[in-house]
Amino acid sequence: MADETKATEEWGGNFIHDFIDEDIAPGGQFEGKTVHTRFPPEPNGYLHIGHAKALCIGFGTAEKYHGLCNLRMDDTNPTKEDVEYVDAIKEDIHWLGYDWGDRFFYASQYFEQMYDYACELIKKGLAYVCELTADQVRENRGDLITPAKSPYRDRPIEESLDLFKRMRAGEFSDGAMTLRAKIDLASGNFNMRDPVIYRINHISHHRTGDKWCIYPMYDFAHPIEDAIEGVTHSLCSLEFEDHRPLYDWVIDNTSVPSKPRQIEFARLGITNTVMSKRKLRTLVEEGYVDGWDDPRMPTLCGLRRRGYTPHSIRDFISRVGVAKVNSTIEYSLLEHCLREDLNMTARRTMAVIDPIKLIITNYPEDKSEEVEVENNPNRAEDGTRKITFSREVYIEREDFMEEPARKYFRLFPGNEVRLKSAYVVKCTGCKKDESGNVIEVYATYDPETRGGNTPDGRKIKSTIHWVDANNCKDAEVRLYDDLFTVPDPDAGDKDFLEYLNPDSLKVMKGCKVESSLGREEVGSYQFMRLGYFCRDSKSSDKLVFNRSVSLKDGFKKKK
RNA sequence: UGGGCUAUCGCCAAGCGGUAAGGCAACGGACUUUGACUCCGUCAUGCGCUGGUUCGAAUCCAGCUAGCCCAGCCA
Repeated sequence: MADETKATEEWGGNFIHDFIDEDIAPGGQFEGKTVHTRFPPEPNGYLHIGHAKALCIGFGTAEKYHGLCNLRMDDTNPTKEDVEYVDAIKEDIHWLGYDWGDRFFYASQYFEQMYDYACELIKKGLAYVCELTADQVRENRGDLITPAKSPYRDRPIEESLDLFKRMRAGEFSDGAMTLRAKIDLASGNFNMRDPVIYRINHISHHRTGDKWCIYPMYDFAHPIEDAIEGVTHSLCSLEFEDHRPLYDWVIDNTSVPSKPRQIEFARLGITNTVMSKRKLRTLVEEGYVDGWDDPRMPTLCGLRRRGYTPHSIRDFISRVGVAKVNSTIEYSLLEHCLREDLNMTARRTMAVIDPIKLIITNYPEDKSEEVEVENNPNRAEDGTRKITFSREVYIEREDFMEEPARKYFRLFPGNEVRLKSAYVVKCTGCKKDESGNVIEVYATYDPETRGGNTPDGRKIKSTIHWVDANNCKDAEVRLYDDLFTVPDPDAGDKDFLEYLNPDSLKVMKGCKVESSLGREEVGSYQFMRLGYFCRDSKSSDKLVFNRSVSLKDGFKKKK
């Protein structure tokens, strides 16, 4: 699988690659250097499809330029992070088919160096210890036209240095003071109004334990991490555009070993779902879904459990493109990518989700015969298999209508249909219960049409799937729909939970599947005419299938 | 109100002064033992608006308008 996904997706050029082309061209900033990127998740949640875009840009760019891409856990804030996420993140990245080689890092492994760079800033008069509380900092930040203030700005260098050392030593309580970069209190860019670069936080870090009680802020730490690792291009999302001046400031004012270039791109949005970590967490913690890997979740583990393939996701990302416009991609594009992938690879089988019995009244009661079915009509090399046929088969309830709707050409009294690869049958009627529900359908078969062929050349408009009632397995099938009923659940006036789709999960019990489908099955299948399915990875005790995506349905459209 | 960014078809997106690629969606039609797939065809005299420069502008200039991001000791 990994090998298959290694295939390089087509990366049409994008503006980032244009910049890189300039940078590595003669006279460029990185002439003669290896292009080096990084993917820096904070280990405080699971990766979702939005991260897949950043992943593909980071690793994909490195691949394109025969460069390198590091994986780095951006763990500078211990209050939010946990080791639990580290392994899950690695697994998801490997699943997508990317590899960071031996370049797996933690931001926290650079804490000592960061501390030294901070001291360097203090010594240069470019940072100072500020004793304003968080509230006071806020009050003194000024506004759009008034500059910020800090009474500690001109604290002597020696004093700041001493205080900073004592901050590290644990002499002060959380929030008592911070280290601030001395930049420009009047800047129109608030990130430059003497940003806090170190805060005190007496809390155990998942990697460094209690060694530190001061932690660097993202804006100070990130450029240093990049520079230490020799990253040439630090690719991130648009909201960090305002931070770039600060990123460059840190690089320019410390003696870091290299000068990376930050380039920002638009995040990925998808219709009918939410992407923020906070909202996804709410869905999980308040039980609206079955966990981070619920098949309706946009998380990579959710998509995986749903049956999405790594290739389909990478294809999706490459089709979406890279630009700087905020965009929301329609879910249908993702579905298209999955269908296209699975259409070529998925073995065809037959399953009936909402079964009703079809009795072939002129077929001998004790008889059973084998018919041959192709495994994938689009790939003859996948061969065929034999399945049994007998007097009673299950068909889909909706494949029979006592009184056919307009343009309905499946089973209705007097009409002929073909049972896939078996026989042509003619509907003769049905049986109903007291309430008028159809409980059995009757038909006669034409013995001349074995295999579904019509020696007389007559056209059979419809071919339907079926399962031998005397030789099949029971299964549960889960059908999914959009998690939210509106394209943008974040946009309305109401809380996003108000837009949850109550019908996003339909559990179908009592389904009948071809006997060849066992519990050992892995991978994706096409249940003919129903869609692509995979076994649910969380249900090992019974046969449970998740519908990954339905097939397109031209009939529904006509209705 | 200060700073930053963006605006090309319903959704994405190429385009980089020479007369609007492509994908998804949609809609026709052909084919079909999956109403799938595949295949053909349709889908921007138009590039946020208004002026200007030019033989020629989506591309250059000016002025508007709209949307997104920023005042965490989050990342």
